[in-house]
Amino acid sequence: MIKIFDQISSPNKAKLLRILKSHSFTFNIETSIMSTIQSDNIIGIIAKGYAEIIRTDHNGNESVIEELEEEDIFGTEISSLKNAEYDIIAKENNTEVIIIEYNDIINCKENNKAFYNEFIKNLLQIFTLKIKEKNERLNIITKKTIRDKLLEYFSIESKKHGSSYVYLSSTFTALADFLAIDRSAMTRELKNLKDEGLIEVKGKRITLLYNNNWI
Amino acid sequence: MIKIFDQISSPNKAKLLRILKSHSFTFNIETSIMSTIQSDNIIGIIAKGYAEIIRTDHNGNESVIEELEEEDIFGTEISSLKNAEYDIIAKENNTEVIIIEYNDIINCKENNKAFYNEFIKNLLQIFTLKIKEKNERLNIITKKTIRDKLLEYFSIESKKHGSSYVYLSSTFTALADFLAIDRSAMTRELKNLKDEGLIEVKGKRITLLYNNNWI
DNA sequence: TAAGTAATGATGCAATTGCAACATTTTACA
DNA sequence: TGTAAAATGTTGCAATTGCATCATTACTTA
Repeated sequence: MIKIFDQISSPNKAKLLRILKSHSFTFNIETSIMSTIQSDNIIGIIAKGYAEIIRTDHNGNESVIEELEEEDIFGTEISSLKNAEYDIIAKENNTEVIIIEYNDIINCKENNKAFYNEFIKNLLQIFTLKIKEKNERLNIITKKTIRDKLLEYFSIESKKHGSSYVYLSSTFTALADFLAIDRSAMTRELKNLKDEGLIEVKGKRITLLYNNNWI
Repeated sequence: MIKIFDQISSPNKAKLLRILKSHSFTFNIETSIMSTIQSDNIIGIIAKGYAEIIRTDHNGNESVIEELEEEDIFGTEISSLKNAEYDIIAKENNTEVIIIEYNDIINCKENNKAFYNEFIKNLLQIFTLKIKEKNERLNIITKKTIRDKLLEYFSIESKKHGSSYVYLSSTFTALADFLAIDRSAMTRELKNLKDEGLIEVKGKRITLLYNNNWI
């Protein structure tokens, strides 16, 4: 997994942040990071600590959209943060965030600085991965039935690890959020799949018992 | 809208394509572009002509995912083209496509060439836009009801143009595909919205009659 | 370790949705 | 310009799904 400062030395990182006119902010646990940012097109980098992108729908249901660790990035455009349903919340005290104007990244003329070009290239690779992830989610969510969503999800995850096992990284509740379906309806469909002998569920491990071409 | 060769002169474009070991292919109308590409991680550029990314679900329903004109780009990762449901089809005779290995773009060491850095930056900006578009679609599709999907779509589109009008760029059939819902169910809900006086529909123009904060 | 919180599993019921089918209108193009 | 194809509008019906609710189990953390 590419990180934003890969291949950039500490001194060059400092120079880069100066050139890009970055600003640092520190947040306490459970405080909103977006609420202190005035500009409407920024890229943020978690320099220290931990944060989460949270979506709250009009019924008040909260779901964690993304977990952000050190050197992870977020942004107004790339993380939907202009949308009123979204916020980004520090989940540790003294969470440090570097904020850079997206336009300062793009309009910077220091093409002769290798560290700047490396930064752009790292960003490009991170964005490529983000597009891939969003495509995967779209391919799942655009399926019509809960069963098809689950099977598409299983198919993608099992292929990622080349096995007939799928391990939940989080909870079933979070999976239902990810699939954008009702949790109890998902539980019901998982039970159907179990009863039909298509899957086996033990804790967070789902075993696919049908031929899924995972190799 | 940024295009992939913006700010790159013709001679530099030729140099760039040589450095990136690009290959050109020509396709006739209705032929598959992906089927001739062996590599599993490429970026493609439409040099001439027109193509469409098509998704065919397991019921055989086809939908146009993306329309590609000259200088538009696609890719195995960024366009889900590894997924068996997807294909990219030339829609004009003599459609010319430039294929570049994604790894050749990333691993290229010509950081001293301004045109190469410009190319990377253009790619970054195109990817930023793609992420934004995919986020928008996800924010729509993850709404639970057809009504909420339509209203979210209207909200996003009306804000884009700062007016209470929403103009369909394509057909209602295509909109139903985009929203990943049944067309007739969408028509039914549009009728409900009309009957309740929330919208007005004339051809491809939808007028929002509720206060949507579009400024 | 005990108490509180979150996750899981289950199910009845009502609402929403997809599907199929068909008539009508619009569009594309030979 | 005439004809075939595509898009639109409509509706009945069955299937799927969301919602509400509750019991049970698993996790957290003071």
